Amino acid sequence: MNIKILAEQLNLSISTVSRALRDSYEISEPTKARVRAMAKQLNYRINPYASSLRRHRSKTIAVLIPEITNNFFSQVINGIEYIAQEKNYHILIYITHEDVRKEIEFAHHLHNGRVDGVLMSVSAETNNYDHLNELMESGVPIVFFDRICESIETSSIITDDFESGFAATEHLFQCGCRRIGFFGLFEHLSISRKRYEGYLAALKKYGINKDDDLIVRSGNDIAANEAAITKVLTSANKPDGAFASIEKMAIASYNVCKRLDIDIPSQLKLISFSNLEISTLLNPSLTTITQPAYEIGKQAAMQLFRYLEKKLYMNRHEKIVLKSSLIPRQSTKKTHSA
Amino acid sequence: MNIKILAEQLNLSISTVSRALRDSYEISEPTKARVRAMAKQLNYRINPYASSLRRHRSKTIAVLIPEITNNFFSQVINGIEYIAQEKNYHILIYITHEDVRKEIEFAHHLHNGRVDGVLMSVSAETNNYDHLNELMESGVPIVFFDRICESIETSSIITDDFESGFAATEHLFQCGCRRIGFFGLFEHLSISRKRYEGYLAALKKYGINKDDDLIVRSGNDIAANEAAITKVLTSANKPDGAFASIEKMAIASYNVCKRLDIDIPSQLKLISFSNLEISTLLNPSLTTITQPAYEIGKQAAMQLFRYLEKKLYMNRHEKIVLKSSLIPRQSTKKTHSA
DNA sequence: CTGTTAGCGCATTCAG
DNA sequence: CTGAATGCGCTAACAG
Repeated sequence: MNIKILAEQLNLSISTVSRALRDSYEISEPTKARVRAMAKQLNYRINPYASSLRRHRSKTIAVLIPEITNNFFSQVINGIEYIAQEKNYHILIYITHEDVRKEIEFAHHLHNGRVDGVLMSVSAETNNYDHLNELMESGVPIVFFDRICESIETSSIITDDFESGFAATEHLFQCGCRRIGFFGLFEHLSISRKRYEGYLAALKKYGINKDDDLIVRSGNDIAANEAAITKVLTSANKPDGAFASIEKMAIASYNVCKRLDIDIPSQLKLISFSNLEISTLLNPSLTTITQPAYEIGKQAAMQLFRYLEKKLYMNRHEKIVLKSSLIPRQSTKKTHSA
Repeated sequence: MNIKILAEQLNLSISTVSRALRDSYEISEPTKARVRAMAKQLNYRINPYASSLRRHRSKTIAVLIPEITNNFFSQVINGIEYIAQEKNYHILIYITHEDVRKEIEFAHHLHNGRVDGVLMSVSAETNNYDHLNELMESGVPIVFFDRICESIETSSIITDDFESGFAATEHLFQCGCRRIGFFGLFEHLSISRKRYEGYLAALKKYGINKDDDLIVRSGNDIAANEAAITKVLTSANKPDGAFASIEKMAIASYNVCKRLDIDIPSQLKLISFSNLEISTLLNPSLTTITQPAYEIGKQAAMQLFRYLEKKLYMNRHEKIVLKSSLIPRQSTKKTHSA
């Protein structure tokens, strides 16, 4: 089944049929109707590979993320999918598992025209962005979300990381904490650095000195993370509050507290970044900061389509900053920066 | 940049280069090395669309799921991705949002050769499978997982739904419950029916009569689900235990209990299907049944590749049944059917 | 072991 | 408004 057979059945030329199918203005309405009817009857579908080969565009975008079993990223995908469906685009998923080598491999692969554009959040290990620069230079637009790459000149969607880091720390202070731990990712990630800077700013505002013994940086190894947290929580100068700036560390902290029989919140106040919608529901003693993940996905996809539709040229770029919400343990929702 | 330019640079014919790139046995090692070196130097990549057009295969599979912001499905995708990466395949994601019309639209679309095979879980609304039968007949193999379609003759990966439904209900009985509610999906879904049958069998074993007033079927509307659960939990003959056979209903039950100030587990014992790894961690009063989602994804993908690699013909099919785990509120893990 | 040739199915010039 | 002809980039007979 191909366009040739369809054209023969209709006693029309291939080109006429092709134009009719793409609803070209050059074709009369009756002809279009005939073509559509016959196409339907014969169950004809345009071959996407032939079409893409000819048109040099794939109607496909790639989504590159560090992990998928994470409510934040799956909500983002949901948002992306909403826009992609609207635009009749297809979504290819690539998961790096926080492995730079995989990220590089995917980036290199995508030079081949398989996708028209890329939406991504960089892996925690990544600190050299050559592979992404090359991809951009080869004409594939990239839009970053959340874990962005500041040295690459392109659009990105982020949340108010500094402000929410500040708000989280301030919240702990207002709950009476004076020794506040920070559990986060490596500082070369922009989100980590900014949340950390917010944390530092809040400490400063309330006249608390930073104590490096209360800082834990997450690696990929969960056991190692838990060991590092355990060390902090069992030290002589242990914290009375902690800010887990990524969900992975929140879960690790929770595990450690359980093992050490430390009660949250009476012995340790914990506040964490989390998009696990039901976490506060299941355990109201957790205070969380939630990012508008679905909206982030939508905005990122919309921005990418601006590039694809040439409404925005690749040498122009925009940073879009969305607001996170702080959900205190009373479960009353409020936007911290509203 | 294309294979022609590459061939010219090498003073070789296009076909020799093409063969060298695919590591054909017909090409000498030195030539292959030269080709690879030049390809690397010139940053050449095979155009996947030209290749797919010519070879009539896309090296791409589609994953069709009802929702993605759900730990079960995202873990499944993780498993699928693991196998796909091993096989150098690409993954297109389609989310039906439990909408049959979207499912039909996707299925029709995929007749066009965009993918070599499909992995899917049917939407809750689906009760006519023509669109899937047509897709199979057009030569695209489908492997179902979890929400399978029993009337289509193809392979599928499921869990021991009857047994886990039985175990869940028995667990409630052993905890002292005598009026046990069942909160599930529509019965036309095989997983729902089997879990329900397990529930009924357990009631029978312990001489408890089924009470239709304790049965709630979930729709897509969360508010309506919560209203139905509220009605049951506030009736004169309210249950002392409940089995939520899908996570959505577990969350709804939890919400309702909170609103009604019903304590779990002292006033209502709740057991639920859930792949939210940290749910028992966050709230040890929940007993959960966890499906091996990652393994389901891997098995499903492996089975699909058996079709794609012609190790299994499409008229042959296998049902693979994996075991779920019952995690009681003590958090001691055990496989209920081990 | 390598080259020549003929399409895969479609979109788009260009010519009417 | 429609048709003929060309080629997107690659693979696979077939031929040597």
